[in-house]
Amino acid sequence: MPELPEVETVANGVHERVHGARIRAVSLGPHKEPLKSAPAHIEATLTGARIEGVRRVGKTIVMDVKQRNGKPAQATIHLGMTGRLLVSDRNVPLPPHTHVTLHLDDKRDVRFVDPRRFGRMGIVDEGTTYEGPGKEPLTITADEFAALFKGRKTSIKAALLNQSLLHGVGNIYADESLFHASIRPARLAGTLKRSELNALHTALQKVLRHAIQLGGSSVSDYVDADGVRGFFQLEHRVYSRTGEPCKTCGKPIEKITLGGRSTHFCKHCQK
DNA sequence: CGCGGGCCCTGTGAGC
DNA sequence: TGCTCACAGGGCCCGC
Repeated sequence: MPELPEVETVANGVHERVHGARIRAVSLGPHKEPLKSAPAHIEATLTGARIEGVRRVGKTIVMDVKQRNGKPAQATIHLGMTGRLLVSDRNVPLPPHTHVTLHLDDKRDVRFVDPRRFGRMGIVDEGTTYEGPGKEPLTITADEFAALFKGRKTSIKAALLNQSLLHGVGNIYADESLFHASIRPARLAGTLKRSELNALHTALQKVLRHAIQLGGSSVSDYVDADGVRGFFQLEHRVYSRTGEPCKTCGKPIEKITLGGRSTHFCKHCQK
């Protein structure tokens, strides 16, 4: 489901609701795929811990906690395609596909729900801090950004999706930022001129910030921690608009596959 | 090492 | 109306 703006929206919403709360107990569902760490380790780390904060790193939600013994620890939640992190009153029925429930000491739960089970929740190794696999798109400089793509033989679209380069960009925002930078997704990353990379750097940050302001994109059933939909899908120029007229030139938006994912662009506006 | 493709899952919606 | 099939916002793993 979620890319950087959606994960940011969820993390901020959960943070506002639960920071400072204590986790009284932890319940785990029957499936083990959604757990990145041993079930007993997740339970032992989080039971009795106080939630210090919830934030986003790349597409991952990081929950900073202070354990009963006073030691800091971190839980990570990656939402995959269909994951949700909900704060619910405990009397609200547990949704199907709930894999982890953190029972707070104030009659509320934090619930990790994921029908498709591509998401993962885990505990960060003791003594280390989660940094994510790549660079942060919102704060990377133009110089650092350009350096990422030097010598790359893959398409710029695939490179944008490579989380070990930039973390947080997914299919929607890769397509949208390439449109705003007027660059065709199939162009080889290593062949882009510095002026084009500068335009892409600017477009990417602008698109991501705008999407965060609108609470992310709600395609299908995405909702934030309050069950509220985002509105950035109304701003999409190319994503999921195959055959519809380009909002700049009127020619139909094309769809191809790159990096194994559907890729939308305007042949006329993007060079 | 870098890159592309297959695969992991369930739900939804288009098309028949 | 009801069924089947393709496809979905991600990323790991494997082989080349």
